[in-house]
Formats: sequence, structure tokens, C-alpha cells
Amino acid sequence: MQWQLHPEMNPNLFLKDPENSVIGKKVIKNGVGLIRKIGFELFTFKKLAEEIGTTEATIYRYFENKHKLLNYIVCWYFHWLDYQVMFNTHNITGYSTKIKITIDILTWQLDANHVNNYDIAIDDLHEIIVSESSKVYLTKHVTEDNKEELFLPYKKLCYNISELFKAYNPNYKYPKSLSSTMIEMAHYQDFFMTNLPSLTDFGGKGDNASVKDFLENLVFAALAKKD
Amino acid sequence: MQWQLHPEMNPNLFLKDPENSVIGKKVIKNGVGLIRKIGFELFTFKKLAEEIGTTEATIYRYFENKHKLLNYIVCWYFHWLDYQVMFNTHNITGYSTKIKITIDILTWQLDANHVNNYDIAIDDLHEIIVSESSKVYLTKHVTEDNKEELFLPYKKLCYNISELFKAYNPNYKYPKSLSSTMIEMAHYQDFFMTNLPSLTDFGGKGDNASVKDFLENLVFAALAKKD
DNA sequence: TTAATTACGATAGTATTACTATTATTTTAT
DNA sequence: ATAAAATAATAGTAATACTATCGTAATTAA
Repeated sequence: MQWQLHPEMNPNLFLKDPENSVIGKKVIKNGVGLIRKIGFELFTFKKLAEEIGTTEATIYRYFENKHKLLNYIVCWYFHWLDYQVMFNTHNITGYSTKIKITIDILTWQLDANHVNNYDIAIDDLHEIIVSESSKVYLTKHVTEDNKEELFLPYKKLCYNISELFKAYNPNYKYPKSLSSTMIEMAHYQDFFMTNLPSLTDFGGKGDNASVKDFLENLVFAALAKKD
Repeated sequence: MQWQLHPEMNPNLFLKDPENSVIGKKVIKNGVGLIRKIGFELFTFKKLAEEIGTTEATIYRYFENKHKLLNYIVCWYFHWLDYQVMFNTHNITGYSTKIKITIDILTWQLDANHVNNYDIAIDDLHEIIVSESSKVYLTKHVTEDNKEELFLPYKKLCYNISELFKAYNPNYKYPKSLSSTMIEMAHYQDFFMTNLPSLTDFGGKGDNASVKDFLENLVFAALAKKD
């Protein structure tokens, strides 16, 4: 599937399409690995350049700065996630089931559905999303970035899930906020469970099935038809 | 009230207590103002030093780095918030009412309750919390920081709210996760409403009363006794 | 009271980061 | 085969994130 290799990324995210060259692909692939390993704050283009055997300047030809690279990675992930949701809820009857499947995907209940034959290490990617993705929009330049549509895949996923919620219960007043809450909490509760367990109810167990249970309970409680 | 001026801050947050000197207080007060103005990424000790008429090195005597200063500010805020919740729910009968008051405070439904006679500009502080607070724990050193109890006020607030939830419905399975969800979403939905409105249902209106309504609906739906 | 100690802030650094400008090399087009 | 274009490497600079040292002021100790 050509689409999987070239998920029409927004050109505002890069200076030169990393998908079109060997070094470009290494920037993404090893970038994901290095950010996961040392965290976004300590991550630099110099360190990445050393790892892939090139120079800083070369990487700057692909991305304006490390923030844009993170934004690219985050977009790639949400694009991929949106596709997973679409693909796995397709031809399923019942909005309740569709919502449950969506929660499964968001909370990383990985199984055969999530086969990936990408260059990007998808588990590393997920780890980055959990601890770094919000840094992409929590900036002073969020408005300009938004105008350049740098958050489109996130917004699209949020919209698609909100439409599921509306289909399940057309009277529910906050489908979009519930959708963004669910997406954020799939990541935050995961991060808390691992790193600050006292902020969750999944202390000892610590598997993402617990996050799934929590979100399912929360979402269906919120959406419950009161008649 | 002496307590308000000296909310027993964790000494691991600073090298030298900023409350004990004029310059120290300026570091906090002007630090809050400057971070709010230019954002945490562009904020430097040099810029802050220029603003308060001192040098970088002086500020480094108080705080190890800018991250610790942000951590101090965030702790101060959650400490203050925890006190607000405790004070305003005290002597109120009915856990439902207590929870509603807590949501009011979290979603910044400011009124006479929130009188502040601090040096810190409390509205600037709230703006910082909304867009910068998660950066304090979304790091690779979260575990070591947690061991030094740098997130105690947040964890305490989360715990206190979870106890309210448990009192309201002892059978609810996820009081802590619901509590951290509510705290995070009070800030995130506020940020989204202002900066990425399509992720919320409060597009045009855009007041924090909408966030309050959403959270009240969500929390009471989750906690609803099913019998 | 005076000497010693401590506290404090200012000066002047360094290593790293985040880039940019220029030059060299390779690729592609004709 | 040669010109044009694309690409990468070299070599920078300005800003950032600190650190080490020094002088002065305040505090305390004999």
C-alpha cells in the first residue's frame, strides 16, 4: 500500500520531503528512536546527525528546527491512528462497538489489526506521543502553526471520533470536548500509570487494559442516553 | 495569614529560598510575568535578570535552572488551589455541592472567594498553568523528580478530589483517574477553547463557564450511582 | 570592638545549542 | 560532454545554559 509509505504530509512541516531520500528517511526513523531514548529536551540535530553519520546542516535542510520534526512525527502518528480507526471500524455495525474499537486502538490494545511494516518503530512512536506530543501545540506560536494546518491530523481524528459520539447519542452536548478528552487521557493516563501512578487507579497492575476500562466507563457514562 | 505568604515549599525546588529576599521575590513575581508573556521555551534567566535589574548568576543562586523555577511556580499554584478547594468546601453539606464548588475553582469561576493579596499575579499564574504546567512532569527525569517530591501539591490535590468522589459514590472504580482527568481537562479544554477551538464544543462563546458545564456533566455522569 | 565567617551579588568566563553562509560535490538535463 | 540544479559538508556565529572566581556587605563570635 503506497498510502502507508506516503501519508500525504503537510508540506509546511518540512523544508524538503524526508520521504524522498535515504537520509531523509533516516532522519525520521532515527529521530523517533533518539527522541524516545533521551527525550525531546535533550534531543539535538547534532546528536541525531552523529547517529546517522551526517551533519547538522544536512538535517536542517529537511526540517526548520527540532520542533518541526516533532510536529511531523506527531502528525504522522495521528494520521496513522486515524487510518487505523477508520479501517477497523469500517463495516462494523453498532456505534457502541465502533466506539469500543476506537478506545482499543487509542489505548494501544495492539494485536493483529496493528500489523505495521513501516520503517518507523511504531512502539517507539507511541512512547514519544505519550510523553512529548502535547509539547507540539503548547507553545506561544500555536495560533500561527494552526493557521498552517500543522495539527490537522489530530483535529481530523478528534472530529471523526466526535461524529461517532454524535451518531451514538445525538443529544449529547459535548462530542468534541469528549473526543479530545478521550484522546488526551488515553495518553496521559498511560503516562501517569507508568511514571506517577498515584494519579491513577492502576498502581500495581499497570497495564493499558486498565486505561481502556477507565475510558470505556467514562465515555459511555457521559454518552448515556437519559430518557 | 502568614501561611499564604509562606506555603511551606519543598526545599528540593530551590537552592536558596526566594521568599527570604527582595530579589528572590522578584524572581518569582517577574518570572511568572515573563513566562506568561513570552512562553517557557523562549524564557531565559538572562532576560529575567535584565528585567529585574540583576544578573543571571544571581538567579542561578536561587534556582538550579529554569525548569526548577517552573516547577516551583506550578507547585505554588497547586498548593494554593488545594487550599482554595479545602477552604471553600469546608462546612458545606452534600458531596455533590462540594464537587461542584471544586469544579468552579478548577475552571476559574473567579469571584469573591478568590480574593488574592499575593505578590504573584494570580491571573498570569493561571495562564502559565494552562499552557506550561504539564511540561514540568513530561520529562525523562520525572521519576527522580517524583522521588524528591516535586509534584506533591498536584498529587495532594488529586488525592483530595478523589476522596470527594469516593465519598459521593464509594462504588466508583476510578476516583483517582477521574480526578487527574478533571484537573488536566480543566486546563486543556481551556487551552483548546482559546487556541484550538475545533477540539472543543465552545467555539464562538469561549468562556470558562462552558468548560465548567462540560466537566460537571462528565464527572457526575461517571460517578452516577447505578443501582 | 574587631576579626572571622558567611552571605550575597557582580564579573567574566566556557561548553553547548541552534542555527546560517559558503563552498564543494554529486546528480540530472540537454 | 557540459551546464544547471540539487545536495551535502565545512566552517562559521549568536544565543543559551550554565560555572568559577572575586569583591563587598552583613552577621556572628571571641
